[in-house]
Amino acid sequence: MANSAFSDHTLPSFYGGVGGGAAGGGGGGGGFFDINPQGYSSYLDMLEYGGASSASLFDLLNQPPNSVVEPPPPPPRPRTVAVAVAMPESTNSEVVNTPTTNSSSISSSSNDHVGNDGDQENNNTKSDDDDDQDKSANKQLKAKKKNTKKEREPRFAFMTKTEVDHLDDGYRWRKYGQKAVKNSPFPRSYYRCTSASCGVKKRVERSSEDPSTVVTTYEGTHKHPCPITPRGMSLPETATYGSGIGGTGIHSLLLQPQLHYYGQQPPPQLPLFHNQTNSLSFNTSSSTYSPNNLKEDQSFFPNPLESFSLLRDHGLLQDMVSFQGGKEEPKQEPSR
DNA sequence: CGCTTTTGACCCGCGC
DNA sequence: GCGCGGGTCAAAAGCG
Repeated sequence: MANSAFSDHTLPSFYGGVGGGAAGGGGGGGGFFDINPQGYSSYLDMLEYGGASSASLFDLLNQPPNSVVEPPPPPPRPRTVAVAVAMPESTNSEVVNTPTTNSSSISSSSNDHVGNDGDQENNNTKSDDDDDQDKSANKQLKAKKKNTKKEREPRFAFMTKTEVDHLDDGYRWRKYGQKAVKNSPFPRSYYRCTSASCGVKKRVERSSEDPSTVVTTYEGTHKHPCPITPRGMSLPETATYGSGIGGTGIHSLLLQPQLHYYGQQPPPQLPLFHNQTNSLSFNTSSSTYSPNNLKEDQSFFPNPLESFSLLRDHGLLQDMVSFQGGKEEPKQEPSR
């Protein structure tokens, strides 16, 4: 694997970390994308988010557009930083998280051919009549799971610097569990998409190392439109339809307006942003990139994995390596 | 009343 | 086999 991919054509917020970390080239840790490789010289400006009682990614993203003309002054450390990365890999490795020296990073992992709605959907194939069978079927399914445990939903984790745990990503979630996390004072919450046909889940936990960081892990792909538009703002259909990082609202996040990229030259193709029809801009020292500049393909990537496959095909993320199998433990070691 | 959250119990996989 | 930890279930409580 080459180590050059992140020099010129680099996906903005994913710049840096992976090649160096996962490939072992940079002394970073491994696996996570470093959003601010060098003191915020390059980052997705996700804006500040103050301590509201409920957070919304849309809130974060609906701030008035920043100037896209000036390169970033050494920006103050944003209180909310979210990054998302999709990482199609042929293994069922889980997210690995070895944060590097910087503030925010993210990783993800997935199977290569995950059925879209693995277990949940399979569960629905049971006969619809009696409850007895229901329960026994449940057990059978669980037993079945044993054999099929490898087929997991694609997972996407991202870290958010925020003071609130559960960011509103536009989808509706029902909490179905909460567990204490080992070596962490913060519990992990389990959510499931409330849409009947949708088995997408997400886990939310606060980093024990950095309590200001919330790690959200999405699992699965939404098969339905995003039920909520941000504050009445109408999004491009494709921006929220069955897509996104992990088919989740993260994509919405990335597609929201007022995302500005400061830093190096943005990649020639930014699949993840292609549908950004609002004011997504990439600000470099010499030019501003806008969706118009970027548009060469109006099609949407139904799955972020495809987006990343494409990126990789184009050499943009070729240095991405599979995250080592293991649990997605955003923390290295308990430090408190 | 319907939906969501809480929470203890349960199941399962994994390491020892 | 056992214990542990992660993940899920499901009844009860809470809320609008």
